[in-house]
Amino acid sequence: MTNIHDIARLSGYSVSTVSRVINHHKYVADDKRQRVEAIMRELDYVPNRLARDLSYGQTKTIGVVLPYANHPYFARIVDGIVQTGFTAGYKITLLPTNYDVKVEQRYLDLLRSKAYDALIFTSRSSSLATLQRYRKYGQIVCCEDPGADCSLAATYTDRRASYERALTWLKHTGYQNVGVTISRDNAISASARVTRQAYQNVFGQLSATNLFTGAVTYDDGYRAGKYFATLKPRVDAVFANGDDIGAGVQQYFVDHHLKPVTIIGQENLLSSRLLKFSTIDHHLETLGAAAFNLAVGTAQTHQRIESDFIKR
Amino acid sequence: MTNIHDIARLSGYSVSTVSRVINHHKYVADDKRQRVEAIMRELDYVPNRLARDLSYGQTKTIGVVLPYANHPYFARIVDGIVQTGFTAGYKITLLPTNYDVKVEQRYLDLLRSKAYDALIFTSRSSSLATLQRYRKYGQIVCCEDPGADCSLAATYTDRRASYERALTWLKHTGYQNVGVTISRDNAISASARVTRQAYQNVFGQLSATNLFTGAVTYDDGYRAGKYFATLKPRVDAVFANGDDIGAGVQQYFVDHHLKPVTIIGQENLLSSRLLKFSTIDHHLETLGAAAFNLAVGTAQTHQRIESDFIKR
DNA sequence: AATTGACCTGAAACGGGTTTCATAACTTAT
DNA sequence: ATAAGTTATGAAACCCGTTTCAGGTCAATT
Repeated sequence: MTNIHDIARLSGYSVSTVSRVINHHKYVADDKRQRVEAIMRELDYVPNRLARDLSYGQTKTIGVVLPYANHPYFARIVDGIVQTGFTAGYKITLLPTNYDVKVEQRYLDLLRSKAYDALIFTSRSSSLATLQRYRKYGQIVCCEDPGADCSLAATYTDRRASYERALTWLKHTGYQNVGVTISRDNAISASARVTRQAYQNVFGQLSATNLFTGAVTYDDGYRAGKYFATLKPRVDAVFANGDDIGAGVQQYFVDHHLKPVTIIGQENLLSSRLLKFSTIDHHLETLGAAAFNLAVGTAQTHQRIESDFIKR
Repeated sequence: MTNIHDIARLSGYSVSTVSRVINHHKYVADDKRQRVEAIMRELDYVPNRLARDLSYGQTKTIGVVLPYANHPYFARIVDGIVQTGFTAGYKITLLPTNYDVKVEQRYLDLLRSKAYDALIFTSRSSSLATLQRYRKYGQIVCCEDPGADCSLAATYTDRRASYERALTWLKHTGYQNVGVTISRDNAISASARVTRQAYQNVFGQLSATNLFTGAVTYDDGYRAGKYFATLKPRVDAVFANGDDIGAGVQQYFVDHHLKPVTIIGQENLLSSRLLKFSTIDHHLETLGAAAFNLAVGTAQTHQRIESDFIKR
């Protein structure tokens, strides 16, 4: 590979001058600039990006940590990040974890080793304390409400409010036995906690019976539908943790000719449009965009995104 | 930031020895290894990734060029790439183009500048000749059939065969006036050409009337439905370039209480399951996986993926 | 005439690693 | 006893740029 020294040697000028030509520095004589440019063209030369990044100390690349790439929730966030990043001239690298703490650790070390300018955690298995320890190696953004005492940059939707709005609407419409699906039920995931909380505030304590855990895909939703159908009394509505999951629940009821169940989904995907059930749109692209802006440091450190409750 | 020279100085050994410790080289005395490791821990040291990559001449990162990230077609391919890449210890960077040739050019130069070990073009606006010119700077994989005389690594589905299978099924079932949707209609995109070809072989020349161009989303499909509904005679089936688009077509007919239209979609997404229409599954994750393996050079240079025609 | 400032250039340091090469001590086989 | 191989280490070259610093020319002010 031809490098900057080759160009310098062949042109008869110094490496510094060549570097100045590359970077359009204003103090280069016109004739020399042209000569150097001609030689660069002739030798088909392009400066090595890694060497430049090493010198600059930044890569214009941001790592996006996510459990898996093939889920609409993360896909929408990533979309927002990618679009905003593209406009700002940043590259986005996908860092899947499968919720493995060890893998997350590797990605944190990648930040530490200057491979990325910042890390966006769309979800996490590691503790907030761990993330904060790595804060000094670069910007870290998390897509959840980490609480006031957490120094990490964060962007999140007002889940609590939108959940309560949706559940209240269910209650006022006359539903009494509402099932709930969630994905993970652990201390790390804020989502499950918030769901319980909102349910509590509207319907009272959420019983284990009415809670289906492990819902991620349409098929999970279908299984949830099967479960909810067995309950006595059967649930009359389901608050799902995603449109596709809600679609699975509804479809089970339809396939088995049961009295229709009312669904409230999340994410405003095509499935809720097609099956015409209500949904909460968390504006995840906006969330992604906000996360990116936090990552490059051009935004407030905490950003709340408003959700929409879409009645159908 | 503490670097390898700091560790060398503090430990009293040379940079070479420290480097050997980092890379688990076998010729390092045990006591020195332990002393160096202790100091690295103490100073919270992690080697700089960029410096290593610069030395190694590789980044273990692959760029995936795609028009936009928020489309299920590309999402499924990316998913396949990311999953396979993850297993192989590679990082995947998303490079969106909006079909802008200038942007694609920038990404090709990024390959040239050693920012990525390889580039996967899931779609492209540049000519194959352009791509081939950059082949010498790194592996380039394209997700289409580039023809026998093209030296690029390629992976693709047997569109032609699966299209003909699906269209033949339509014909044998008795449909006579079949509409078709496509996304882009230009010389670069093989997909439009193959669609025409397959249609020709089954139904004869595809008329401009029965062709709807510019279909990418559900809403485009809905508009296509509106268009097809105005035709006299109205189409009795539509061969769509994606399930979500097919869903849009069907939904338009349903919403306006028209005689149902039979849809054949592509990609086997949730929408075709929910609306129960047939679809072609191109196994795009498999395609993505193959693309990745080609990118890292552990596979044949041309790889065909079989499609499934799923009748519903 | 002397000072100031703008323009231009190159040597060398710097970013932070890996790897080759030379050297040397110590084993092992002949 | 000697040749050959194994283990161990550091200096220096290498990967490839950017940036600082020092020094030079030249024109415009005071």
